[in-house]
Amino acid sequence: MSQGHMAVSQQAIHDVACPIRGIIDRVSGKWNVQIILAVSQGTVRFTGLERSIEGISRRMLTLTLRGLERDGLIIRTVYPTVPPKVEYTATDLARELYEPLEALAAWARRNRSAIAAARDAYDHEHRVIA
Amino acid sequence: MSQGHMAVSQQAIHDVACPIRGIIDRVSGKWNVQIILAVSQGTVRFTGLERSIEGISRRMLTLTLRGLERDGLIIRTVYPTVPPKVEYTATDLARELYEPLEALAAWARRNRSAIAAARDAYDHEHRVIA
DNA sequence: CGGGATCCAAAAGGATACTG
DNA sequence: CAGTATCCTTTTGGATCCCG
Repeated sequence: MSQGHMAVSQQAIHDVACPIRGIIDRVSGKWNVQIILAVSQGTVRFTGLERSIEGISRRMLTLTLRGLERDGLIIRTVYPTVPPKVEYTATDLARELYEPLEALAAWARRNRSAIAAARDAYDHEHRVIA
Repeated sequence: MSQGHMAVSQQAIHDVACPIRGIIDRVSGKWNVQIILAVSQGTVRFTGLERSIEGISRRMLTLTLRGLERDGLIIRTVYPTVPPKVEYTATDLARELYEPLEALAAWARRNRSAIAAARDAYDHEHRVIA
């Protein structure tokens, strides 16, 4: 995420050579995927997201939304009313991302128990002999 | 990653309800994807990975490999020779992950310039008025 | 060769309080 | 309603040295 007034981050340089890092940055971070998925379902408001995400803090919601907006994945529309109203919409860019992410999620769902089993086995084998 | 002798991490509890977090953990982290992709190409040795990944430290290579092994994505085979020889192979689980990851990478490649443009536009608009 | 152990810097994220 | 700002904790990751 690394917000702020970044001074030509070291990563940015490496990014050119390695597009993989780019994906990871946009998909990693605790909340990015969930928000992309949520916004892809249709237009949402800030509070709506805050409620649907569960566990997310105001701060992280804001930061993550800003990051996604910056990358051109979502559009933020402010209605200058009182109280304020802000809507978030997915861009085509984000919608193209939906399928790959869903494929990933499908993999996770299919293999959840296999992974859990692998973990148990590993942890059992590498047990700290107390 | 969160190695060690975890004491029923708070995340583990949430994981049950939210499989999304599971994917993210396995895909996030600076090196996971690159290593999964690399190992999916065929059996590799530690030093081979170290050279092909570029920028990775011994420590992170080890930690990431351990994490992937624990999740049942790779198999680690130690040949008790002198000097030692250790091979890493992708499991079927990991190979099933290859396509979704490639889809993601393809998206990144297709839209790299669009994202860069979005960033430039965003940064230009939200410039700090010095 | 393939690590482990230790220490340290940076980044991510949470809690809380305040605001137009 | 939709944020900011500030502070603080946790996680990540890199550097370095050691070892069978």
